[in-house]
Amino acid sequence: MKKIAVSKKELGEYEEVFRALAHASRRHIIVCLSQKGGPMLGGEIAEQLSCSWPTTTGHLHTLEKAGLVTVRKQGREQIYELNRNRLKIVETWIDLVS
Amino acid sequence: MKKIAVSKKELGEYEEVFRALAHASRRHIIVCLSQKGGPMLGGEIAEQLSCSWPTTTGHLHTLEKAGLVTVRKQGREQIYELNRNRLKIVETWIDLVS
DNA sequence: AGAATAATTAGGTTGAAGGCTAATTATTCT
DNA sequence: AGAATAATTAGCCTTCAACCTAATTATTCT
Repeated sequence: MKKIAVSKKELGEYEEVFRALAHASRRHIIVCLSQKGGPMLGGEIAEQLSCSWPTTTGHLHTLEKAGLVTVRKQGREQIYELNRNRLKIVETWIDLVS
Repeated sequence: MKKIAVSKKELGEYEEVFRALAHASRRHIIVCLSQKGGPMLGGEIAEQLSCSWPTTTGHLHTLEKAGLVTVRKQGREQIYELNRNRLKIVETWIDLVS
């Protein structure tokens, strides 16, 4: 059988997103943002997790790099928002193999 | 804000499946099985990956534990099949946060 | 029986991910 | 200015995932 080609998309976008979603804390952040239905402050998110604030920061950073959340700074606070659109890449992949 | 509860489902099923899908080789195995549209032998799958056979075996084992593929043995060959049904758990989670 | 084939197990290495505490930065409040 | 707050950075440790080669098992073929 011929080798099945790996698309460029697979090498980049899918990788980031699926890796980001591989950790329970990061999925939980997304659940929180979703349930909240609007922006959340960093501290508000950190409260929801059972790990230290620096660890939370790390997870948020991972999610941001994957494009799953957006951040904007307001004074000394960081305002996070869920990027629901980016979650579609998961659906796209699932459709590809379903 | 009150802590958002973590469902039992999150602790178990989602974890296994999302972790399994976090690796490009494992996603590629699923893509192969999907494109093939039917069962594949272990060696046939190993051919498609750019890692050694033992490594492939490991990935297949991970996918099996996550319930994403099923295996049956026939003589000295292992026959793998995609469990499309199990992929629905991803859709379920996406729906939860969309 | 012996060779070949399909796949796993064993054993070990390496790098990255996840976690923590302590220290630091940036901003706001009094 | 000084205290308090929000969050990050720095530094370090530990665990685990991914990978390889070599050896072994199980089955089939001649």
